[in-house]
Amino acid sequence: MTRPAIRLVLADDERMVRTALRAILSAEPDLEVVGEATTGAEAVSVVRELRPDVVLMDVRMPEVDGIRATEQLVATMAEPPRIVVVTTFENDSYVYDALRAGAAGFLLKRSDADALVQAVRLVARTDSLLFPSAVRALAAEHGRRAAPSAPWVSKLTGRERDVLRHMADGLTNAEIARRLEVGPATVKSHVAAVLAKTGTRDRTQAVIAAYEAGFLSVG
Amino acid sequence: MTRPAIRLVLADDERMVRTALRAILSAEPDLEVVGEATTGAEAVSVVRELRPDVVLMDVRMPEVDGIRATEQLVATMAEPPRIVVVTTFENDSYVYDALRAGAAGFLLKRSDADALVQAVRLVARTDSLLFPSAVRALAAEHGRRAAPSAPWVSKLTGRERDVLRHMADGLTNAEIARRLEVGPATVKSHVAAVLAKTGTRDRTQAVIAAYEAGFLSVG
DNA sequence: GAGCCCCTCCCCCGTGCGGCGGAGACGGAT
DNA sequence: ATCCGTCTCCGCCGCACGGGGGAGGGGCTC
Repeated sequence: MTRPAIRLVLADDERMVRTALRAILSAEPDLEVVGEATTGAEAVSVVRELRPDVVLMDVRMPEVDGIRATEQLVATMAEPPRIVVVTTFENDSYVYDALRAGAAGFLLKRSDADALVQAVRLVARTDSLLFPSAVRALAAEHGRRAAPSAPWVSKLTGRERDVLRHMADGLTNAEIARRLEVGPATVKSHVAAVLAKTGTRDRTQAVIAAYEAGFLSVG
Repeated sequence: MTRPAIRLVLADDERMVRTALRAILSAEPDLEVVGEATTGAEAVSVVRELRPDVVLMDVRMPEVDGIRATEQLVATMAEPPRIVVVTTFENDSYVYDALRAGAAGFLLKRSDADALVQAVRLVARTDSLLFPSAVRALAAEHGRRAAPSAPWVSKLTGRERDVLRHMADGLTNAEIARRLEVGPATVKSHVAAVLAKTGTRDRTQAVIAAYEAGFLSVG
C-alpha cells in the first residue's frame, strides 16, 4: 500500500509556527511539505505553482488573509487542493467565512501533533466524510443572510467590526482582548467607538443594533 | 505508543452493514468493536452500558432513529462517546439534525474502508479538529429557522419573560422597573432568574440567547 | 511635510450590574 | 393545613463597564 506522499504547503506568517508544523509533518513518511508561504498572496501563487494536495492556511496573515486566499484558490483553480484553515480560537467568526470560502477543514492551533497529522491524512484521502458538502451548504445559507445593512455599518472600521462581532458573542472586554491579542484598553477604545457610531449607550444595545441591522449573518 | 484500543459500538438495523463495518474495523489492531445495536433504543442502552469511545450510528432505524438516540446519549450521559452518524446521502436533511443533536462526525456509507477507519481514529483521539463547535453552531442556527424556541423558553415565568423582553430592548434595570412599575430590586431578582435559566452570564448574553431562540417577535 | 485616520495603549472616576443571602405575601395544589 | 412557586423587595459587595481625556506610531493623501 505505498501511495505517493501527501504534498503539503504551509501558509503562516510566523516562522515558529511553520517550523513547528514542518517538524511534525515531516516526521511522517507519507507526508511531504513541498512549500511555504508567509502571506495570503504568496500562498496563492505558491499553491498555484506547486499544486499540493493539502494546504494548511493560517487565517491571520499580512496583505491577504487566509480566508481570501482560500476563496481565490477554490474559485480559480480547476482542482483546488484541500485547504485546512488553521486558527487559534474555535469561536472565531472566521470559521463561517472559512467554510463558505471553500475550506475543507478547520483546525485549532492547540491541536496536538497526532491530531494534526491525522487530520491532514483525512482531508487528503477522502471527500466523503466528516461534514463535506453539507457544511458548505450550511455555511452558504448562513452567508445568504447578507442583510441590507444599516447606515452605521459602513462607518465602522475593520477593527471595530471585529470587536462588535465578539461583543455579539457575549464576550467581555477582557475576553475580546485575549482573542484579538491586544490590550484591554484597546478593546475599550474600540467598544467606545462602536457605541458612538451605533448611537447606543452600552454593549447590550450595540448587540441589539447589530442583530437588527443584520450585521451578524444571523438574523 | 501502545494506546488502549478504541472501543466501538455499531448501531444499524441492517445485518449486512454491521457485518461489513465490523469486518473493516476489526481488521485494525487499534480498533475493537465491543457491541452492536439494531434499533435506536437498543443503541442507547448498549452504549450506556458499554461506554464505548465511538459509536457508528445509522440514521434510519426502527423505533427510535439515530438522531434521537444521539440526542438522548449526548443529553444524558456525563461523558458521552463520540457519535459518528452514518447515512447514505450527503444532502440528507438528517445532516443538520445530526449535528445539532451533538454528533461528532458525519460519514457517508459510500466511504471506502480507509476513510472509515481514519475517521474513527480521528474522532476518537481528538476533539479540536475539523469543524468542532462551529459546525454545531451552524447547525443550531439552521434548526432555529425550522423549529423555533429553545428549551429554556418554556421554563421562564410570566414576569421573567416581561423582563427579558425589556432587556432585549436595551433597557437598564432601573428603566425596566419604571415600565413595570415595580422596584429595582425586583427587576434584579427577575434578571438573575433569567440569567440562571438561560444559562448566560450577563444581560448581553441573555439578549443574544433570546434573539437566537427566536424568543422575540421581531428577530 | 502637514493633515488625517486608524490602531494601540494609558490614567481616573462613577456606576450599573450581577452574586450572595436573605424575607414577606399571595395563591394554587394536595 | 401545608407546601411550593411566584412576585415583591432588602442590604452588601466586587467588578466590569463606560465616559472623559489623553498619547504615540504607522500609513494614507495632498
